[in-house]
Amino acid sequence: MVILNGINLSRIILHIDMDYFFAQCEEREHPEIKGRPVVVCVYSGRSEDSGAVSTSNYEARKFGIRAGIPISRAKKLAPDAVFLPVNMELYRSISDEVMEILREHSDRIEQESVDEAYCDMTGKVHDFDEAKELAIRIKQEIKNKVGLTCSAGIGPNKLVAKIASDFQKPDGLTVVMPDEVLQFLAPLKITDLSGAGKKTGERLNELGAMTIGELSKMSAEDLVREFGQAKGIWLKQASQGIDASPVVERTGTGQIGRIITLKENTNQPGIILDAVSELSENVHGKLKDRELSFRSIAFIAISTDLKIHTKSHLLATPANDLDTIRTAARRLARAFLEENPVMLRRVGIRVADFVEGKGQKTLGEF
DNA sequence: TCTGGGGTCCTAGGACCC
DNA sequence: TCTGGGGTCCTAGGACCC
Repeated sequence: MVILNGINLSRIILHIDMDYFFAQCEEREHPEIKGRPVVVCVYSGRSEDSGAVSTSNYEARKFGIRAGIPISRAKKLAPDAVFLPVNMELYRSISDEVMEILREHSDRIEQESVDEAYCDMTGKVHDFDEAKELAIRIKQEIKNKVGLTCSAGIGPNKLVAKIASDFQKPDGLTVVMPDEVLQFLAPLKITDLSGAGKKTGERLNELGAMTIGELSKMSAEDLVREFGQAKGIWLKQASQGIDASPVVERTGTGQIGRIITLKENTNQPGIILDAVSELSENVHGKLKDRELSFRSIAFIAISTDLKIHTKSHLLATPANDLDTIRTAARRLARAFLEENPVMLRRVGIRVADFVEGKGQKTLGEF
């Protein structure tokens, strides 16, 4: 075992990524739809088919139906597909079944989202061959007990394991040994790095780097100048497959929010404030479930050009009661509307900066 | 042709304090 | 009239992820 500055450099990390998760959950619940194109949708409620595709199964992807496209377009591409609304409760409970299995076979797991997790296997296996055997058993156990397939990636850190799990899908398994990392990454697109998205990819392409291998030849100085300290250094290291971040069990959530699409674009304070009051009740409900108090609250406005605006406020003392949320949110919304003469498409509110427990009522602030 | 909803993390500028 | 440098907190916005 090689340890540097308290970081174990010879780790074995497994990344598990459930295949087309929401749609696969629906297939499990409704076996009769298996084999047909399945499209899980977020309906905005604006008109019958307004909204976007959340997840589609592989049969639907053959028609060009991918996450993010409008539902109306998906219906034109495959009118006979099965269209279902998102059922988050179902996916969360199935997710819990999967995570329990992962936890049994790992030193530690880090659940990254409802359908993904990193597992630190360093203490469970001696080498990458044993890790591969264990990953095969875990995949089989998930298939037997939960009834779902997943794709797995094994590497010396989270960054490599994540890319590996994406390498072969669905139902894939990819192992990248430490001495294979550089040649594995070199030909891949820069946006295959989780953390380098569309904008970063475009800027790097303009600077002449199309692949991760080409990115790795750029100097850290140039990258820092272009992207700032944290991101510049990260890009340089990521391109070389370097990632010391540990697998850490995630505790709690950092923010709770709710955002909706308005029935019609509007700048009418009455309509927007009514929506804000409803959102406040919803967020208050989520907050109560988790027994949290917050200090920071924000009004979120998405204008018709899809630009995201925020107006936020920090309470002097933490709170969690509906009155405080609603009063603060409505005040922020009113102030935003006075300052910004824009038409809004969607509105939301978000609370953050949590402290455990009940907090105090702080209506006196307003 | 039309674009959902839930999050995380980082940056930059101004206020304020010592 | 001129007045340094550093740190922290707060707010707004941007990029990214599933």
